[in-house]
Amino acid sequence: MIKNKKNYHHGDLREQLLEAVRQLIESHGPDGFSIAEACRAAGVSTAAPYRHFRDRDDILRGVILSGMTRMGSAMQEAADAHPPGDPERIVALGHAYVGFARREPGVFALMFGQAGHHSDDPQLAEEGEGKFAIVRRVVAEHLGRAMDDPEVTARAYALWCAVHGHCFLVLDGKTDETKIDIDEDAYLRLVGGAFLPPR
Amino acid sequence: MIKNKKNYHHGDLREQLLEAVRQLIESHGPDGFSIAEACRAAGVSTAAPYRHFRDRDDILRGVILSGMTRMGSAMQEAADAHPPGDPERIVALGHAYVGFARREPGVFALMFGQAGHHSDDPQLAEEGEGKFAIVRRVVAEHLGRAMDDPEVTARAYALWCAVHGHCFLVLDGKTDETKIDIDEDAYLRLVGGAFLPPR
DNA sequence: AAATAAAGTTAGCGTCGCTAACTTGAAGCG
DNA sequence: CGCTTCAAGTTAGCGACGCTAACTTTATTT
Repeated sequence: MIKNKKNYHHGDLREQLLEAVRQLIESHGPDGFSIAEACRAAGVSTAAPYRHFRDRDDILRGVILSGMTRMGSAMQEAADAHPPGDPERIVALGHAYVGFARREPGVFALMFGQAGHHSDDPQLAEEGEGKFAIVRRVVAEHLGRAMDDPEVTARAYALWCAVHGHCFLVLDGKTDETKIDIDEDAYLRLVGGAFLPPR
Repeated sequence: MIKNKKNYHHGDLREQLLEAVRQLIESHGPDGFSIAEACRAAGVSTAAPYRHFRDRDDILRGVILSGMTRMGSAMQEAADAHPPGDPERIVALGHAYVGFARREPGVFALMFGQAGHHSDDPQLAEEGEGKFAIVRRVVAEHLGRAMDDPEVTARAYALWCAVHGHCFLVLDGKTDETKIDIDEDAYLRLVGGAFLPPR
């Protein structure tokens, strides 16, 4: 059952296809890829992917899911770099979030871009909840309240929105376009201070 | 030169195609439309659109542009409903922004969704700047400062991000998914108060 | 060694984006 | 008014794509 090296015919075509699609998405935009192109990159025929994925959307689902876990671990890592209660934690969390969006703009757009057919996918929904839980926990620690406190939820959500919106505006080039050119660190500290006042 | 009624062959195919595409986008998602389908809706052959648009992207550009103007006038209207300096102005502005996103989620996703090839289009860029200018003006009035004051820019940008991010999370169904179900009016007042403190 | 199942292949259907070449009909003009 | 002109449609067709069916190859199981 081990498919590590060059087992079977190809090895692990599934992962290679996902990686090929990911690269295509990053270079040609979230919808500028084709299965055929990914097949050429992986060196297989255009019918091969259907042994591993139901259809096009299923491939995208795989790319989104792997992106979610990468983003989640980046956020977790950033939070862990500072002790609980430290205001730097939220700033670091924001940097991790925006950092991922800058690093993988195509996947980021795919993850949050079009009207959510993600909601009905339990696996994606769970991964999404996990990321929000990280934010919520950091906020709860900062305020010294329970994670399910409405005040915590409201502020965590506001923080999420502020960072999330910034990511989209950055990726759309609105920050250049409108000549804003905000200092990102300053921005993250502004929103952090606005929703988590030092009490 | 008047093409009002049933002049020429079709009348105004251009507008009818844009409307057909808009409807298709709203019902099948930003990329779930095809030119062929729009042609069938408009009752013309699949080659007809190329008399009015360069290619697929040019059609989308038209849809985006009309969406931008609709959204811009909705925002302007909302702002005009309250006197300058009134804090209700920013809340109303936020409601108009989110309202458009809810009303036309497909077009909204198209306008801000994928990595910005909008930046290089001067017409789209100008329209985008115009909308941010509305926010900036309201903030400047509230703070009693000049529109190009860095403090005004920073706070207006933060407000924009907070509302913009909220829109995306709503459209992606994250608010249901994470069981947040925030009261939207309360949220808009929270961010309004956070970035525009009553001084 | 034979059977089975997984993971590839080729061939082909229908749709799509787009172009080329042709047709239609309204507008401009002597 | 008849002729020309040109914008705005048409049909026909090319190449690419998503996906399926049927076949072939290879590894595992017994």
